[in-house]
Amino acid sequence: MASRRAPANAAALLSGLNPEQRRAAETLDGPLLVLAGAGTGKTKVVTTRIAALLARGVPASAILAVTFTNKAAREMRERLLKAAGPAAEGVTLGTFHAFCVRLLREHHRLIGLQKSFPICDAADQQSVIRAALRSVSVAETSLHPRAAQARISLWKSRMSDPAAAAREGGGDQDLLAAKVFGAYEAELARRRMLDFDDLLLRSLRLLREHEKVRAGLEERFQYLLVDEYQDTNRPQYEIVRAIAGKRRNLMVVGDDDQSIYAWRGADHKRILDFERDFPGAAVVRLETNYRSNEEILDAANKVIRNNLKRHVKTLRSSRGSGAAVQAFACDDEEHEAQFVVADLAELLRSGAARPRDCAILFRTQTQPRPFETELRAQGIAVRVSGAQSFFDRKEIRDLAAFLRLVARPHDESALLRVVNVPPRGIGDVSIEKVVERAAAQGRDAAGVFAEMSAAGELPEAAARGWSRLQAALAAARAEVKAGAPLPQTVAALIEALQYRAEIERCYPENAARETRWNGALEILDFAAAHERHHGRDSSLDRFLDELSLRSEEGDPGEKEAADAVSLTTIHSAKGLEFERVWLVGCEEGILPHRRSALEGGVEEERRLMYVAVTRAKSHLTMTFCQRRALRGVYKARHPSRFLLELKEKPPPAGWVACEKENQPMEPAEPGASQSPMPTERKKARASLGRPRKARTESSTGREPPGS
DNA sequence: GGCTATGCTTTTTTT
DNA sequence: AAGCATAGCC
Repeated sequence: MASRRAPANAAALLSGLNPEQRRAAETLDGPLLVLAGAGTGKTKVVTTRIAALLARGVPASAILAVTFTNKAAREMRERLLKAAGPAAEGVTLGTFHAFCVRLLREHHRLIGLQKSFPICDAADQQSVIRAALRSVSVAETSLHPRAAQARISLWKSRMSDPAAAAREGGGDQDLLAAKVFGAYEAELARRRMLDFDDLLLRSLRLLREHEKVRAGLEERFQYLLVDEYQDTNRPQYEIVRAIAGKRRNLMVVGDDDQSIYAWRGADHKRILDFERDFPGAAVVRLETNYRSNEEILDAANKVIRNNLKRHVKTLRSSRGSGAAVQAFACDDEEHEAQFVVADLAELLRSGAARPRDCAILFRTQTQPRPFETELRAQGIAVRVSGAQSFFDRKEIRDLAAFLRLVARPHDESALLRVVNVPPRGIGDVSIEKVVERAAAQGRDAAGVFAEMSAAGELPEAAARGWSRLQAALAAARAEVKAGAPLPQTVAALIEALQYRAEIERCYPENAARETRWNGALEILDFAAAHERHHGRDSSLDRFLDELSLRSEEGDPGEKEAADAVSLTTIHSAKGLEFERVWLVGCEEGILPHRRSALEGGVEEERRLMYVAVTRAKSHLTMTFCQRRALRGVYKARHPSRFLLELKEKPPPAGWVACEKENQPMEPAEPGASQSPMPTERKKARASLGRPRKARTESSTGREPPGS
């Protein structure tokens, strides 16, 4: 393998690296696999290597780097600009999905797409699924739309089509789901939308069926880089391979212990197959951890060693001993939030930490609410990622739908969402009529609406409402065409649609009304930020893509978030690091999640725990609740088995996925070791709201916070 | 067609 | 608890 080395003028770049890191960063040509344990300086290697490429004279435009999450992309961009300076701005860096959207928009004609096809996001997907269920007469009770969606997405990420799905399907449920899959694809096609999986699949098809396009990309992108390679699914892998082509200048970075996306079709064995897929690949292992103190690393190792299916590696700490890892029992989720935020507030007050150094990590989207409330009550700046975020707020979704209609008059999902928002006389009956005819004739609903409205086939009120809506949209379209700034267009649209009145109608309470209205106005900030970011390159289409793909570039919270506490899922915290981490909800049923235990995915949950623990640099605090409100009812909860694994011994053999609600977690074999927690539980319950220290990993006599 | 009240379901993680 | 769909009234 001819591996040219970085030229001498890049030597300075490499000086801060250890020998392994350096070897990775200066192996510039040919396939390269970097097995990078958590906190081993992976991003540093990646950014240094790109800087080295630039120093060697490779144009920035010839470099493509892909990540999986927007957060990771943004982090990488920041670090890259720091390492390589403004020269790096021309590097193509983004998520797979963002890259694919751009590719498809550019070549839409070749594969028969409209130039501005709508992207079907999760909410749209629900409506498409529902329509699909209806069209094959499957009751939502026999196949839950959510379940169907998950199933279909997994099929697609494995590159199965409905026919293949039906063939391999074992049970009735599978056959049913396969049938719905077919209907779903048809409905998507009728709406001319692409869902997230399609973005990858169509891109791949484009590359396979149009050699010119593929060759063009191979020619342009001389150097490829894939972050978190263990999370790649099949279409992503194929896309990378197609672009890498014969040149094979492909660097992949990953860690099988951090594979947490199996549920969306990622196969972490792929990283172990890299050498087979790309013969002659150089392999570098990074095993020195620069991030966490020994106590944290020790906790991480104690958890992950319980996974049987893994490649054993040893992470050496370079930071030495520090604060002990702590775990606390809390009464309930409110108490948990108060406890963590009190701890946090004291640290911030005393100047021991800056907000940006702190993160609260959680497993599911139901968890962050009390924390957000408490943080805001204490006036602590917070950056929340997840379901309650900007993109998922009803107002934002409504306004986004209007904008989609401005750009794409035939976007049926958007139309159905807001055709009667605010109420303009277009009732369910009219909508039903239109949708039915549209489906029957294979046409789009907007066209049918216009036709029926003009032909007097709708109630007069509905027809009037329709033309008012169309007038508002047309005015906005004219503005866009005239090149008006995005925020101005949005503001005019809000005005024309009297959206403020709608909010006031929906939220009679003063406080809620203010919050909602302010929330709605944030889309103006988002639009402004978008224009700042993209300059003359900004367009409504791109803006909508960002909204759909939830790219956080120019997120309205960005400015304040520069110094805010992060409140984020473990999944989206991957790749990030914080001085202090509070990992909350360490309970059976949450982490590991109940569903995953049922489906035999406990090893993946353990990797999730591992990822969470290894985010912390100097302080790690874990909490769990004794009881928690589920569907409005308090249920007893039990500490996560992963907390127990932090004790010296692995869990007893026969330890089962517990969690039949309300049953205590017990080893399966009667008489095996008893649960180590009851004493602490009792103590905490007796303690009138002050958390008791449940356990301390290596006791340094540190006082529990807040006592 | 719009509004309100009542009942019913809900919980994985990301793009 | 809260959000969502349905039913029944204006």
